[in-house]
Amino acid sequence: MNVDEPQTWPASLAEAVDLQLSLRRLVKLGGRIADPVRTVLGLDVTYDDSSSRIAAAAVVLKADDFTILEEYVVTGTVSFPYVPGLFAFRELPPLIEAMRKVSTIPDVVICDGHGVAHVRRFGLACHVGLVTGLPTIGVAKNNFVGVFSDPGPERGSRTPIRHDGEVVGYAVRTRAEVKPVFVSAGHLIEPTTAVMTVLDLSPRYRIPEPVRHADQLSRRALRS
DNA sequence: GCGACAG
DNA sequence: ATCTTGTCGC
Repeated sequence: MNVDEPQTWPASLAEAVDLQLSLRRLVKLGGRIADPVRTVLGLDVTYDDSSSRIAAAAVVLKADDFTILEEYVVTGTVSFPYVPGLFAFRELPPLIEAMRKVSTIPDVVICDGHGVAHVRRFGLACHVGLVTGLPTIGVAKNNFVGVFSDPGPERGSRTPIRHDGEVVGYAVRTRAEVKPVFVSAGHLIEPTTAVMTVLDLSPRYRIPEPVRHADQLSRRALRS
């Protein structure tokens, strides 16, 4: 895959915030993604804070049967502190390296974290969308900004996440009776399409298959 | 001011 | 994120 090198890399937290405020103007919500979706790229990162080690995984799946087409993992060293709202700067360097190994141009990219459901409307999934030019979706295990009511217990149930008077994402029940995931658009996709896509990619477990595989791969890589 | 805070 | 296997229950 072609992945743009982030032109400017922040040297301070304040610069990182400024960069987000600048880049967020380039985010496009909406548009049509491939229908049907044929290939999906899942991304995840695992850390070991004690050793400052980090592993980023990129896994390409066939969307109809979840067959693994490609999988790569890159290990490195943490280069940015964990600051809520800025963790794209922590995860992006190894993720870009991993994505560059991918041959397939996926129809959509699923990121482990938020998209526009973010303090500055520019979460990891938005940033990944800009550097790849591909449709991206953020899927987080915990809510970050805004408020929501608990969706119904059945799989497929969803409720809006409201922040500053707008809907920034959805709490989505991907598995009956299990805590919802928090879905928001990253780039080049419509919020409701993002929700549908995540449900399609989560037939059995809470976490969508692409991210689940990337999580396992990065975890294995760091434990060896 | 206080608490909360994606991974 | 991480410390952590098997086990109980729908």
